[in-house]
Amino acid sequence: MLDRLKKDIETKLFNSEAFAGLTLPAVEFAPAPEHTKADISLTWALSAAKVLKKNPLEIAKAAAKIITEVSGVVEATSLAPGFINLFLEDTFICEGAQDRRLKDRAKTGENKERMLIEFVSANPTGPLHVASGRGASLGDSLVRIFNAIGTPCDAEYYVNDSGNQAELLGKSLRARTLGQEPPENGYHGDYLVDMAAEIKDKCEGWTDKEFSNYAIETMLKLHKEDMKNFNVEFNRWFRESELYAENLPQKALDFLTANKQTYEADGAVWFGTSKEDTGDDKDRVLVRKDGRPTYFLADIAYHKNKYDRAYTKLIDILGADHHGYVPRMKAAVKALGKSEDAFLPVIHQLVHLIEGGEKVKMSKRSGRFIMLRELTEDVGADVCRFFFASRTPNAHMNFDIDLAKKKTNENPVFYVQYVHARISSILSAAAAKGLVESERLPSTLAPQERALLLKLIWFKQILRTCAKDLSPHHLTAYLIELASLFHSFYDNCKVLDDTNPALSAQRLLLCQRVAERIKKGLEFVGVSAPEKM
RNA sequence: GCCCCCAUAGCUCAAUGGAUAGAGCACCUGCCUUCUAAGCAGGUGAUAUAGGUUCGAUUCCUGUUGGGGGUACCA
Repeated sequence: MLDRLKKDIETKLFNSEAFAGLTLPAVEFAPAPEHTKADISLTWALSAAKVLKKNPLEIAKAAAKIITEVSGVVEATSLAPGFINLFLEDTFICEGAQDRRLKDRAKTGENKERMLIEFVSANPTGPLHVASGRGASLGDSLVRIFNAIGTPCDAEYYVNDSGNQAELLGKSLRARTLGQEPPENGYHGDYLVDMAAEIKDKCEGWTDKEFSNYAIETMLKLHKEDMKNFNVEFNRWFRESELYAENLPQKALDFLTANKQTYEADGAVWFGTSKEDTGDDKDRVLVRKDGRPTYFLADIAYHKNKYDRAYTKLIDILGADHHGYVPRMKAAVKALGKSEDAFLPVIHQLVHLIEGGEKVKMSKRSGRFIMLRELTEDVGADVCRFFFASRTPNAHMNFDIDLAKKKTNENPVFYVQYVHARISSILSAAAAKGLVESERLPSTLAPQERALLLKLIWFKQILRTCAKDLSPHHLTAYLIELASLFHSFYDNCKVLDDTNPALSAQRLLLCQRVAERIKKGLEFVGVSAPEKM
C-alpha cells in the first residue's frame, strides 16, 4: 500500500512541470514525528536540493503542492528546512490496513535468487550454550522473514563430525568410562561423565572411533532437541563427513590449484588469502605437513558445495569469537569465482551472562557454562527468543540470569503477547454473542483506531528493513509499538457494544487485523501467540 | 603490538544523516460494578569524552577513556 502511494507520488512528481526531465532521488517514507501530527514524512526535498543545487524549502513547497493532488493524500505540507509531511485520508489508511500481502512484488516472478543461511553450526562436542541461542534466534528469524517477503531462503546447520575434536571427544568419553580424567586437551564437562554412565555396560571393546561416533551422535541428538525446543528449524543438518565421503575437499583443492590460487611451502599447501585484499593478515594452510586437510579447506569445499547446490547468496552467522575467520573465507569465496555480495557474513557479538551481579564465564572445554537448554527451561523459549531478537547483532548483550529467572514478566514479550490474548478473548466473547465481523473497517476513525491502523500499514516496510539490515530487532521494536497502540485503543474504544452492533462488527475486524499482524510478527521471531494469559 | 565490535534514562533495548532522542521494566500520582489491570492516563529520567565533516550528527571521520572479542599446520 505504501509502495503504491510512493509510486503515485513519484509519477506525479517526476512528470510535473517543475521536476520533469531532471535526475532526482527516489522517494522514501518515514513515520512522521509526533509533534507534526502528520502521518508520513519525506526528506526527499532535502536530498533533491543537493542534486539540483537549489533551496530545499522551495523544492519542498513546490513538491507539497503536487503531492497534495495524489489520491489518498488529504494534504502535503512543507516545513523548514525542507521536510514534506503527508496527511492521509482515513479511507486510504483503512484500505492499507486491509492489504495483508507481504511478498515483495519486485522479488517474485523472474527473481531467481536463492538464499542459504548457515547458523549455529556448533561442534557436537558438548551441549549448546547460550551464545548459540543468539545465533539460532538471529538465523531462524531471518530465514522466516526472507521467505515471507518473497526471497526463497533455507536454513542449514553444519556439523563438524570429523577431525581432531571428534577424536578427542571419543578419547575423553573412553577415559570417563574407565573412571579416568579426560586427556589434557580433552573435554572435562560433566556431560561426558553422565554419558559414560549410560554406556558402561555396552562399551567394552569399543574403538576410539566408536566412542567418538557414539558421543557425537548423542550430542547431535541433543542439539536437535534444543533447537526444536527453541522453535528453530533447519532444512538440513549438513555433516562435514559428507564432504569427505564425496572427496569434496580434494576437489575444492584441485579447483583452487587449477586456478593457481595455492602454493607449497614448508611441506604444506597454502592459500594466499592475505594477497586478496580482504584484510587477512597472513596466508592460510589448506593441507598440513602431514598430509591432512585443515578445517579451512573442508569449509571452502562446503561453501563451494552450497553454491553448487544452486544457492546464489550465502549468509553465515558467526559468533564474534570467529570474526577473524571472515577475511579468509571472503578470499576463498572470491577464489571460487563468486562476487562479493554472494557471501554475507553476519557477526553477532557475544552474550554476557550475569549472575549475582557477576559475569559468568563460558567455556566449552572446562564445562563451566550455561547451557541453552537450562536457560530455555528456566525462562521459557518465548522470552529467550524475543530477548535475543531485540538486540542488533553487532552489539554486546547482557543477559541477567537472576532477572530472567525471577521476574520474567519484566520482559516486553508479555506486553506483546498480551495483545493477542486480549483479542482472542474479545473474539470468543463476540462468537458467544453470535456477532460476526464486518467486511469493512469503521468509516470514521477514533484517534486511537487511526493510529493503530496506520501502524499496521508499516508492517511490510519493517520486514524489508530487517532483511536489509540482516537483523530482526526492528521487528521486535515495531511489535512493542503496535502493542502499545492496541492497549491504548482497548482502553478508549469498547469493541463489543450491544447498543451499536454495526460499529462492534467493524471493530471486530480491526481486532482481527491487529491479531494477525501480532501473530505473524511473533512467528517471525519464533515466539508463540497465546490465546490466554 | 595489530585487527574487529561496543558505549543512549536506575536496568534491558530502539532511533534509512533529519524535526522536540522513543519504548519496556523499575520508581511516583491517578484509573477495575464495564470485551483479561501481564493494561491505561500522567510524572521523574539519557546520547562516555575532545575535535572534525554537514544546512542538519546518537548516527559519518579522527583522537582519548572504558568494556568485550580475535590474532593456530584447533575447529
